Amino acid sequence: MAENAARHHGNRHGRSEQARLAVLEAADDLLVEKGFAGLTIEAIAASAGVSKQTIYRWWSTKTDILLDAFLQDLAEDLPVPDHGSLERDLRHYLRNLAYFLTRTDAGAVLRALLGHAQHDVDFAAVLRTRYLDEQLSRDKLALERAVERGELPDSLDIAAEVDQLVGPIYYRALVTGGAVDEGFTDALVDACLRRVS
Amino acid sequence: MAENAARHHGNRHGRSEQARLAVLEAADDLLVEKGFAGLTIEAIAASAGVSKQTIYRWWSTKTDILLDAFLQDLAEDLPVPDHGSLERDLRHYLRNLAYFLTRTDAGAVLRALLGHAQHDVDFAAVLRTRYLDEQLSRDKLALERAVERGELPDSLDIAAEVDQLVGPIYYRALVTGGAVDEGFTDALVDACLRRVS
Amino acid sequence: MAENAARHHGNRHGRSEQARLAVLEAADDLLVEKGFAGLTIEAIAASAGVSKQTIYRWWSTKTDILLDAFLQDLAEDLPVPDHGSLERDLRHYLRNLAYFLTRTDAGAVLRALLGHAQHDVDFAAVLRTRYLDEQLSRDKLALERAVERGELPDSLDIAAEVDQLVGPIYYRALVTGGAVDEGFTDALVDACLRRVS
Amino acid sequence: MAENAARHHGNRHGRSEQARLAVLEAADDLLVEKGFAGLTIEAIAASAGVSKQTIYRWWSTKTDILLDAFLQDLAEDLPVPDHGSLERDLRHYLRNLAYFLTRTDAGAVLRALLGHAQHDVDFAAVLRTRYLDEQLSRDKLALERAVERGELPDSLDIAAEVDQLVGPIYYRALVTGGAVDEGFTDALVDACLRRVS
DNA sequence: TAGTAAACGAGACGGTACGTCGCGTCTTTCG
DNA sequence: CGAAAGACGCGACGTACCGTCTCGTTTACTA
Repeated sequence: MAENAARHHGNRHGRSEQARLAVLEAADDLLVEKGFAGLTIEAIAASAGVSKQTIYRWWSTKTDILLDAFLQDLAEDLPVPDHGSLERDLRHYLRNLAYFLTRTDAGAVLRALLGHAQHDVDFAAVLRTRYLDEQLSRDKLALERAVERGELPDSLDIAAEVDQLVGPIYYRALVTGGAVDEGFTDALVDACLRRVS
Repeated sequence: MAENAARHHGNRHGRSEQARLAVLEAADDLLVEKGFAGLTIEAIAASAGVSKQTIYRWWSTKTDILLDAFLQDLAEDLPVPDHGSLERDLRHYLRNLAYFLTRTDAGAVLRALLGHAQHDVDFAAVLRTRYLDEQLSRDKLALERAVERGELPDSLDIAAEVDQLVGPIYYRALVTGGAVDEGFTDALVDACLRRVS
Repeated sequence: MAENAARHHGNRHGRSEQARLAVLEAADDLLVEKGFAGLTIEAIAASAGVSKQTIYRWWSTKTDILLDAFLQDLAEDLPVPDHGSLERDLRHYLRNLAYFLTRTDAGAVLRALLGHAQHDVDFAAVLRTRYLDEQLSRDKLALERAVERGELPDSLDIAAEVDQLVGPIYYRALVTGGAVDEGFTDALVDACLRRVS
Repeated sequence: MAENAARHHGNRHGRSEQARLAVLEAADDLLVEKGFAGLTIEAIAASAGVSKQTIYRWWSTKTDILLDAFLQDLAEDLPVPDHGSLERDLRHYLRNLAYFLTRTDAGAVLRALLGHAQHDVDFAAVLRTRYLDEQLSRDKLALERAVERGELPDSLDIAAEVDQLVGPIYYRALVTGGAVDEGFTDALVDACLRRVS
């Protein structure tokens, strides 16, 4: 089947899934291989075996492609654990987040996208809509569950707490480049628990 | 005599200070006017009344220029207040930092540079050497003074504390785009004081 | 239909004839206007309303363009008259040649190309292949016809005769800059006839 | 003396002969090594160990330098033999001229200069004044002597005869690139003698 | 069982900016 | 005061990608 499937050359109704996936994969590969600055739409097209026009038909910028590629890769997400214990949930979640941000390929792509968002406000908005908002919800989840369970008071400013939990992690990942180990994330959890209890 | 020196067109010993300053100023202006992506070396040269070759003689990339321009602008620095009181020092310092990062032109340039550092590890290293390290020292200063005064124990992990103090500020500025008001920074100080005392 | 075809912006099968002609015409015009040294590919592109890349796609140097332009202009050629009389043929042909070389725009382009060939052996070879060889055939034609008619012996060294006929004309045009009038060309014909008869 | 003379760095009284010769020699060498197009004033300065300004103080263009270099090399000139016999004089002279033009380094430089003169009328005038006029006198010499001796009539159009004698040689050297051997130059002499006698 | 229309590959096009090279000018310092 | 050194403004070079535009081809739905 795959053998004689040969090339796809158009379809009256709807786009070629084959082309779409080839582009996303090529974008990912080339980002790793050449870096963000060395990533060109022309190269993506060539490497994906796709014409430039096909890319421009469906995406408008290279960061648009990268965002799609990133979200595609994000199938294996950041599951928010639910141990019924705020401490264990947070500890587990922050460790995962730190690992994701600093150690995985997808994390590298996210850092690149956040970097680009610093000098493109339109893209910053898109990134928020398509990824960050959802991620923020996940960040809050452990605390929200604790409130529901009555473990924490309704009056808690969850947003502020989340910023103090994850902020230092992003700071090290994006700014100082310092290590983000379990000692560090556990300390963040400890500090949080002392604040809220 | 110095007055009618007119234009400087090169001499045997060293570069033209006039050209240097014109480039840095033009880079600053154009970054604000056109944004990072719209900032070209060609435009900087034209706007500074300087030839491209003169730029390439002294800088290698546009971020190189921007970093110089940023450091030049940083004369009016972030003075670290010394009230003799840890609380007042921190409260003051964080407010200044937040204002600098989110409200000033220099802060915008810094965010752009941090953004670029996300996809250029070489530049990230340069940025650290030429700016961030020094900034980190400033960040630590208030706590270090408190230790010297005996207000805080020697055993304090100052680096970790600093990350928890400034991390959330950078996080909001670089990632969520959320407001960084005095209520937020004061809460960070409160949390810090509770941790260390 | 052909009327409203409007602008051509590239297509799958080959180059834009419109762009090709615009380049050749612009090259011709600019050579006359600015001279050889003042002729730049950038100016040709601008004047032809064509991008530089389009020029570089099809030509490698400005002399390459000029040679094409010259050959294009050469539609109205140097017809070799055939009066059935060697004397009348030669007299007519040499007058035409002298006029062409010293008085016409195309002649000026040819002198420029010959000039460039003096310090570019590769181009000299190209010039021979694409123009001079054919021109040499034309130069020989009148004598060859006379041989065919039996007017001249088979043993005649036509190449040597041609060099003595046209050589002095090129010499004056290219080296001394002296006038090449009819008295001069007629004298060349007379001398030739005396030699061969 | 030569030992401790070291470098010359300015002179209160007139220009440096050392610099002048170094420039001319470097120009010659580089023309051979890199060709006319690859010959730059910057390279000449570097290769001669001379500053650009020194070159510009004394010459205006690179062809100006080359012309000086050419005339300097022309010490060993084209002596016009005087055997007391027109035939022997001409035969000898044309052979020398052909050899000079097509086989010597100085001939190559002359061809380059003639090439440049095709697209620079100002330089063409300079070349005539500083070299060609003198050369034309030499070309005429053998015939003039024959007239003086009474061997040829006063009424002879010497200029026209010279063009027919040397024209074909320049034509082959500059245009067709054909060989210019003794058979060819001797034939030219034969034809001339038949015309004038 | 054609026709037909969307999506495709290919790739030429007008552009913009790149980073480099050489030009000719200028200034400073040395001898 | 000539010469070395070398920075400067300038302009063209040739290249890389940009995003747009045909132009045939492939394919799956529709008539």
